[in-house]
Amino acid sequence: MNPAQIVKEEKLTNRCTICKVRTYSFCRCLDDEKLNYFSKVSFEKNFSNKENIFLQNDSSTYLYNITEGNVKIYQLLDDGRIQITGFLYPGDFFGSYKNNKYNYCAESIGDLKTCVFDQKILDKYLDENPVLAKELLNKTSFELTLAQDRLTVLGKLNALERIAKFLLNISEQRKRIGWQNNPISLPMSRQDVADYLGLTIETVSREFSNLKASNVIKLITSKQIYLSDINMLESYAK
Amino acid sequence: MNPAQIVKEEKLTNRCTICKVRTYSFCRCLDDEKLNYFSKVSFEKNFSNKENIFLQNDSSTYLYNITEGNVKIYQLLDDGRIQITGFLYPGDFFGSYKNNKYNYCAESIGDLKTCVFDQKILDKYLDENPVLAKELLNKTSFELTLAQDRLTVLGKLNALERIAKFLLNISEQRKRIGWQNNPISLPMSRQDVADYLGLTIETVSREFSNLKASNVIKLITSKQIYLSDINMLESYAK
DNA sequence: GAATTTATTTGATATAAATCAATTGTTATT
DNA sequence: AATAACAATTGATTTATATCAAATAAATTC
Repeated sequence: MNPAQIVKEEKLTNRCTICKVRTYSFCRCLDDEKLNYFSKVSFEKNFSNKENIFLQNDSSTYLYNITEGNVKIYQLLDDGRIQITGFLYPGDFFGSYKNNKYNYCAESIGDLKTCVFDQKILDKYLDENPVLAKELLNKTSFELTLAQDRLTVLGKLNALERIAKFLLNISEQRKRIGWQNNPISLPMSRQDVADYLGLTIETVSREFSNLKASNVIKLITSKQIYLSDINMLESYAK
Repeated sequence: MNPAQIVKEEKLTNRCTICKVRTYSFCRCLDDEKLNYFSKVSFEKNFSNKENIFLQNDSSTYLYNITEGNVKIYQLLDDGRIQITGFLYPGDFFGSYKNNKYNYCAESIGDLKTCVFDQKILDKYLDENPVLAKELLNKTSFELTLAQDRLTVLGKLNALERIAKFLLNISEQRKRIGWQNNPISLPMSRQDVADYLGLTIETVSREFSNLKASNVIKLITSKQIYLSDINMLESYAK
């Protein structure tokens, strides 16, 4: 190894080089050199279980990228009703890339590691790196299609159909980021599932019990679920 | 006026120069010269009432921008259930900017004029014009926040609250593009409203009647609605 | 490891909205 | 203008899911 190589390798040693979500995060479109710069305009921030990352209507400053753990994003109504609009996974980003207000609250589920970007810096960086702007656009468009699919779930599916779709979605999401897709583990509580699916905790629990009784799923623990009959689940989920 | 000016003006005469939605379309970020080029890589396409623009799962080739009229986008379940995921207005775009499959069906409401972009050309153009990529990102992010808000509507609001929010949203949308925001006109049918709000036509009709009876709204015609008591509507809508 | 707290499941009942059914109002056609 | 076709409203009844209530199960603390 010659001295030039050593210098170069030193320069490119940063937390991105060992980042586990690099292959499916929006930053994947950047080469080593650009990523090295990018790592310096962002910083790491970690959270423990159930910490508020930000609240709805807080003035927004940051965009967060999940490197480890899960996040739930939700909206609150003035009377305390809650709607969880998303469960986020490693490689997902959240917050706002525009100086404005956050449109939802964000809370960690379990231990969480994030990469944080200041909007202003990010915005400036996008001007010089259209490939990154396109990647963000890609990911945002994909999020939009997921949200549209969920609109159909909340608008038209009954309780059984919602649960079936939910379980399959989790399985797919895990597959997407290279995790075991059966059995699946649900990082969130039953109440969270209910608040995500527009149901009550009792209805969610009952539907799990029904699926268990008809041997479509098997509850290893209440949060570890084996999908015994995926075909049946798919027929329920439409 | 010298000859050079005349030539330049000739060159820059295209349908964009007389476009009515230019100030709030994603192309607003382009200067005259770039817009002139942009007008040449897109084409106009018009539709009459209730025409299918494309169907869900069609392989996607185009991105559409509305210059006049309205569009409804919706998802179909295999048993015929329908969920309208959006009513679109002049300046909104729909379709897909990525070569993939459309995630929803799109249908014209009334006479419709659109500007159509081939994805491949658009995609290439984005590489050279980060400002356009950013503008698309902006608009897509905004659409995502609207979809999230609608998730809360479908997941947590009751029928009265949904209708109230719907009426206010229409009013806001009209304001956003410089139209009269009271009274409002609903371009879509009651059935469409129902399919948008996850309700039945009967429930929608009943809630309109209730709001009318309590003097919160006034039905000029069944599709022309005067919002008599906006404060009350806002208190219903949360 | 027993005691306490919290989460989940199960049961009984109530209710908002769906469904079924008929009527009225509006728009289009001859 | 009368008729037909379609859209919207109103009424009666049913039903899926919420609510209220209690019992297990799991996790946490002492």
